[in-house]
Amino acid sequence: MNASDIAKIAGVSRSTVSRVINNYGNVTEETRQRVLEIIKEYNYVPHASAQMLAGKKNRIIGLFIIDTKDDNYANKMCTSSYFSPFTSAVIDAANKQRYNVLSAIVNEQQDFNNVKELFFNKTISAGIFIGGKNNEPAIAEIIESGYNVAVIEQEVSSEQEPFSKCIVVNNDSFGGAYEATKYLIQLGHGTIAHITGDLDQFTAISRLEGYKKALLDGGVPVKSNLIIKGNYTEESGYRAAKKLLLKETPTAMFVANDSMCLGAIRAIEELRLKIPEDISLIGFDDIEVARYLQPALTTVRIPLLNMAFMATNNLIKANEEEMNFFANYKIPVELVVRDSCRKIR
Amino acid sequence: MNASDIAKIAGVSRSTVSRVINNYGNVTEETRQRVLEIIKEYNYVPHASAQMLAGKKNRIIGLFIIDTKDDNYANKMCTSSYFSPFTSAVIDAANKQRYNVLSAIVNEQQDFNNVKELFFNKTISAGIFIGGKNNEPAIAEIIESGYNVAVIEQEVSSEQEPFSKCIVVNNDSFGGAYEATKYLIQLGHGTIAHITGDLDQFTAISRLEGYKKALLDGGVPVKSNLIIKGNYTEESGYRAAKKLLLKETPTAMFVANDSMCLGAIRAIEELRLKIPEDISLIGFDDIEVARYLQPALTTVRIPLLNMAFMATNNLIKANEEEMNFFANYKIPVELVVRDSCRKIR
DNA sequence: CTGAAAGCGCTTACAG
DNA sequence: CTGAAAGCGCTTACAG
Repeated sequence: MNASDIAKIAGVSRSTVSRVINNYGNVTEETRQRVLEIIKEYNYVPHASAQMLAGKKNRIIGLFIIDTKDDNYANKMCTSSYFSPFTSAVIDAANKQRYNVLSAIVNEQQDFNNVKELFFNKTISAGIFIGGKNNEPAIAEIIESGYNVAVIEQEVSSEQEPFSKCIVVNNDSFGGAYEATKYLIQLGHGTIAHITGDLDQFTAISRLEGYKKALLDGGVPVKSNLIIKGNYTEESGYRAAKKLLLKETPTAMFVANDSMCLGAIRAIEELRLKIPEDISLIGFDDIEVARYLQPALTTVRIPLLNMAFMATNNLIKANEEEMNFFANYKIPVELVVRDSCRKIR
Repeated sequence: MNASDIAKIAGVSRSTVSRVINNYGNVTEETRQRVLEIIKEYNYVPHASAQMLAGKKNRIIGLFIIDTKDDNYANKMCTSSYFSPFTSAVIDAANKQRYNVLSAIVNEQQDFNNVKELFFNKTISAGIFIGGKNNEPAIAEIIESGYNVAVIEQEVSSEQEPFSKCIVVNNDSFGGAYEATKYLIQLGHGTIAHITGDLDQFTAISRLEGYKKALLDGGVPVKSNLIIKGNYTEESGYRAAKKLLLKETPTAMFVANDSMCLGAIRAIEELRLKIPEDISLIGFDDIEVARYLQPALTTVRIPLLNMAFMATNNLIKANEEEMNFFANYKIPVELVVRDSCRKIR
């Protein structure tokens, strides 16, 4: 059953069938109704590939979760409570505009080949990237080829070709880290350690900077032996905390994300330390488990849903208008005070 | 840049270009190499829609998460720690076979229209449905139209047209519920309540049956006032537990999933009861937070990753071989004993 | 308002 | 082993 069949049955030309399907004005109401009825009766649905080939815009966007960690988990994304709400929010926002989303996970550099192919072979017309490093060449290549792209949590400026044509949505990592650290200082802490995220990533750098700035502003000296590198995974949080606490005795710890907090908590427990009595702990993200921990974790909430909506809606808009505009959003974050930090002195 | 351009540059016909792209045998090694080089040089990628239209199979499968609850959450799936690992496992399995996955969320009945369109307009060639009710008419219609479908956690038998042509993957809900309840009985509990899942769903019915059977086999009477209906959401777990505990005093509770446990725990705490001292609690699923709860939740682990692999791989196989076969897998589950149940007497 | 025709970019018999 | 041609199912100027 194709357009010709419908045309024949309705006694019109394929052109007319096409017109009613695309809701064009130049068809008499009468023939429009007749054609519509027959379409319904025969359950006819136009072939998407044929439509695309003949010039219709495609309504599929890609969502690419970049998770290239070294740690050896069987299945990476599933360990990440972080990406999941973002994904569903993107799907939600897209579906509302009659778009669909095709998602893929990039674990290794070579997975970018699949991603590029999806753009170049026109399966998708636009894409969102989350979690990548700045200036990823594969992404640059895609933008250069003229496709609409939104990147989440990457540092990109409008002067930076080809990223001057892309939508970027970030949370205020610097501000969040600043608030978190300031909160700790206000609680009376003078020895505040920091476990960083993957320092190849913009967010990790910003959080480190926010931490340092708050210390400076609060008159607390920045000590490099209190700053330990992690890479955002739970395991790295465990190792970093272990390493740190074997040598130093901070009264508080600002950890660059909640997943690493989970690992840090394990380390803290193994060392027979108590939260918050012996050490105050503050995270970043506010993943689902944070509120269920004992004590409930104080953390910085990222409005992931907002970010997903901003990215998706802007991307679709760019796609509809067939233009590549630059837009840079910094979404505010929020300190969520729970029970993992105590006042000292 | 299209196949004709490449052909011209390489001094061959479009047919030949097509042959090398599709890796057919009948091309001299020499011309194959030449064409391949030019393809690479000009960064040519065949247009997917054109390929499909001309007869190539498409390599996109759909993943549809059916979450039609009445509860009013802004964003449903993101509340569900259950679907997320499944999703990423499907993507993983698909990508390994060079397939991509397009996912959508079905919150209302009318969302099935979008799903049907994706099949009928050939955007996808096969699809996985998770979380739906038995005999969903929209799914039946899709199968009837000849598309490959896998359903997860639905009760479907090979005698049931049109589901006799679909792949079904279930966990052993009955067995898991039986084990959980038996475990409670062995611990000495004689008054064991049950909060059911959404009884429109196969899993909820099976878990209820498993619970009853274990009671019967254990010589513990089944009392209807100890069985309260929930619908798998956290909120329903809260309400059900509250309602139950205001009237009855069970020493243990088997809850049909972990999300409802979260709600039940809130209710239990509000009533100033202690887990496991006053009441033992056992869940189902083993979602990520389960192990972080205080006390850590004893629950029945569902091998979601295995299920995702089974469904995806079978579906792709069916799609490649262009046949609709019936397959019914029941994946075993595993009781994970943690700290939320105590021995009595 | 409507139809005939060209064209989108491929693949695949068919013929050689 | 290779090419010319038909065809996949649409949309969209173009002409009327």
